[in-house]
Amino acid sequence: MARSASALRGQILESALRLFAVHGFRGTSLQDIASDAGCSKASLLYHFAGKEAILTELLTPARDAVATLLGRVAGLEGGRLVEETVTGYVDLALRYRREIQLLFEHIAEMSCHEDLGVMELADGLLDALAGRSRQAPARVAAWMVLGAVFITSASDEEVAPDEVLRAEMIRSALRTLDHTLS
Amino acid sequence: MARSASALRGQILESALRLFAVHGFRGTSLQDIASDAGCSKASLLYHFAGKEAILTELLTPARDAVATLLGRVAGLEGGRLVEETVTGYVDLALRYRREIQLLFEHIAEMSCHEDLGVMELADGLLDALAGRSRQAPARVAAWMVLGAVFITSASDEEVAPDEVLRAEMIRSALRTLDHTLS
DNA sequence: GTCAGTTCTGACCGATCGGACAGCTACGGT
DNA sequence: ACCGTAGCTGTCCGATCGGTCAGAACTGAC
Repeated sequence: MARSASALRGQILESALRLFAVHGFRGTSLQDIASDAGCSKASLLYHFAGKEAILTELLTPARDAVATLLGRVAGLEGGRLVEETVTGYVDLALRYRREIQLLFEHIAEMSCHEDLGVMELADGLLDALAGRSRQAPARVAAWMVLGAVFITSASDEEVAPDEVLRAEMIRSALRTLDHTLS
Repeated sequence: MARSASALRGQILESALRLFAVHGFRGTSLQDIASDAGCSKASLLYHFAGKEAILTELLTPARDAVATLLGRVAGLEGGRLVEETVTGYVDLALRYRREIQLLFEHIAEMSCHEDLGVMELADGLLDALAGRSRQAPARVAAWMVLGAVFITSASDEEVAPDEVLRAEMIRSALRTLDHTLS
């Protein structure tokens, strides 16, 4: 039976996001997604141009959110820049846990593949976390915060409730960057 | 021509390690490895029981090194415990860059798959980094250091020479853990 | 030279992958 | 009642995957 509008579309995206996050992009077949979403594989390819299109649609909101964050901190500098970037990044990482997990995995899998500026966004985030500094210590610490927040928010083990996790991640990240909340 | 002893074996392992690190385990086919190593796919399966066996043999040294590190810091506590664990982990991460990269990716891909205590080793590392503490702040910071060192050492971008990278990673990690070198 | 044993390979296999396509069903406009 | 269109599916396809196997090619001992 034909469901109303794109009810199935949302279900497909949800199933794909969950399965991609658990088994990875390559480790999840279109049949897996179809079975989970309760439809046929052919239905997937009616709603989406292909497997890559599903991935793109899943990653777009998170990517746009990061781009928005970068735009918001573009005019800042010094302490405010670092604080806003860290809190913004932690918030995004927690809100888009699985999407960011996917994004990093996707970078590892398809390194040479162009992804509409994913690497540029990571570079921008790195720059802001480093407080626009080009010095090695700041750059290394920024890299570490980038990975730390990612891994911690993506880990499914419940080390702490989200509010506690958020607060501690922000505090730890600022310590890593040798910066204390003003 | 039949090469002496296991000359080809080493070449296969080297090719597999490099390709796995770039394209991932699932993203690398046996044919890819064979072509890179300059032999036939059937040769791979003469030297190794299967694709999984290659991965296992690649990961074993790094896994054993982590186990050795955990044994070395097992008797320590307090400041010494954290310092030794951090420096040891950073050293291992830099020495086994690609292997640890693989290990994390492997965890993400085959989460439910038993891997001879990989999760136990990660837990042990986490425990030591947290200074055996069970408090949320210490646990979160330990998670962040775990991910930070991994991402930073696995990133192929040369943010800094290895010696500088090592020193800065250790200093930043200790800051993250709210701990300064005594 | 002969022969046993190791190393290596081409050809092949079943399974699974992403995707294409014709056609079925339900529904809203006329 | 008719029909166009959107939603959906069964079926098929070529490509590629990991893995098997019989046998060629080479090596060292005798």
